[in-house]
Amino acid sequence: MPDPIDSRLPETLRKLLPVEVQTLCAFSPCTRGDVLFRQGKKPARMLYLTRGEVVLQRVGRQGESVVLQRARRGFIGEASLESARYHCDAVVTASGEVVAMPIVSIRQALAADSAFARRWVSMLNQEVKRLRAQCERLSLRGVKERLLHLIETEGDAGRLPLGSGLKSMAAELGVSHEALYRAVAALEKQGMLLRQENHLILTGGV
Amino acid sequence: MPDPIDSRLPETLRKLLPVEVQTLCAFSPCTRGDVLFRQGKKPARMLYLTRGEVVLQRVGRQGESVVLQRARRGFIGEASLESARYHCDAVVTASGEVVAMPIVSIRQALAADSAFARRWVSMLNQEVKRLRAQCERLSLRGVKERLLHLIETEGDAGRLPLGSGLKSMAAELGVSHEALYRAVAALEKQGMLLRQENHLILTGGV
DNA sequence: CGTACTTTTGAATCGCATCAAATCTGGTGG
DNA sequence: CCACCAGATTTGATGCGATTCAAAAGTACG
Repeated sequence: MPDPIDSRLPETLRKLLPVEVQTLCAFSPCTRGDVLFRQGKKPARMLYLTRGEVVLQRVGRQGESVVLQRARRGFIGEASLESARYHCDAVVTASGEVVAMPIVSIRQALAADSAFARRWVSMLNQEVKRLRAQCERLSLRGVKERLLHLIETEGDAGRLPLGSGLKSMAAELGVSHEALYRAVAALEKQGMLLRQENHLILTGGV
Repeated sequence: MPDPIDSRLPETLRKLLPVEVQTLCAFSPCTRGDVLFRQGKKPARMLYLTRGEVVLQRVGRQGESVVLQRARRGFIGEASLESARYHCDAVVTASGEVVAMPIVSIRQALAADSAFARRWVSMLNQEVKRLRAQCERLSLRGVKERLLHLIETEGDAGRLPLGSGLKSMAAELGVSHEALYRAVAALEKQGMLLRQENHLILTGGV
């Protein structure tokens, strides 16, 4: 008898993954500072973040770390499905939990289960869209515009959860944290923004 | 008897697409200024650029156009596979040629042909990687760093074709064209960069 | 040959990075 | 419980680099 499917498995994975992969899912907690994988390492397991916050980053040649993505939920480094090596680091910035599953089993399932392949394509399409939006955001001039764009595109009806504080968000926006703090303060003074319970809330404003 | 496969079909598509989709490919020239599709329109055909240059852009609320991507070869807006609407405009910036195929046939092929689905996933993975690289690039401070990063990641052994000039590249890098011209000039003076035959060439340099 | 565009250079201005320092916060161990 | 520490938050001052506006020169194309 195969392993029973863990009842903690999030809805998304339940709908996405075929049963035989679901039974292979393993849960593990992750704490702030953990490194889920490192650039150059060989991927063995596909990771899905259910709680907490993870940052994908790469170190430039001057040793500065560039944030590629900040994830609060979803697959971490989906491209590792076919990559021989990770091309960035994954660092936990807020404690939470990850689901791990063998990459091999996903590859097999993609080949054998066409409905699953279709769902996987759909997931990748969403990822492409999100990344295009992030590129658009990073092309904007001015911290305020980037922040508003972030809340509009990633938020839910103008509400954006803050994860592990504004500082990590600043890195994702490609600005210094000081600049972001000032932008938030200015927008609050303008009445366009509200800070409540670890959320940024967009108000109609002036 | 089905249509014969057009001999102009590029190698990439020949390897990617199943034969029944290849026979449905239609070629059409595109000239500078053409709009391949517009934000909000319903996607009917999947487009693949073989020659020329196309820019995917979205207009901000102040009417400024933000470049999401600049393509010289490859699918234009793959995400339209599942989208009800395009979420950006596609404008031709350098005359060339596009291959068009019905989206419906691709969807059908994805469902019926698991090997094709696997290749499609592979293509999307590459796209995700490229977009992550672009995000990384846009996070870099300074025009020079962004330019060097572009040549390193998108170029071929330090050689990057210039498509339709530096101006469109400036938009992709998220900087003003003046700043890019100055950066190129400075890097040339430093001996790190060379301009030849519509190419930017990275030299070991000082 | 004229038109439209890119390329190039100059000058003024502004926003953000950077450095610095003070305050606040949550969490730890005594 | 309190002292303490590491990190986040906040505010200030300064300088650099990019944007912006402007204008001239080069270039492709009909």
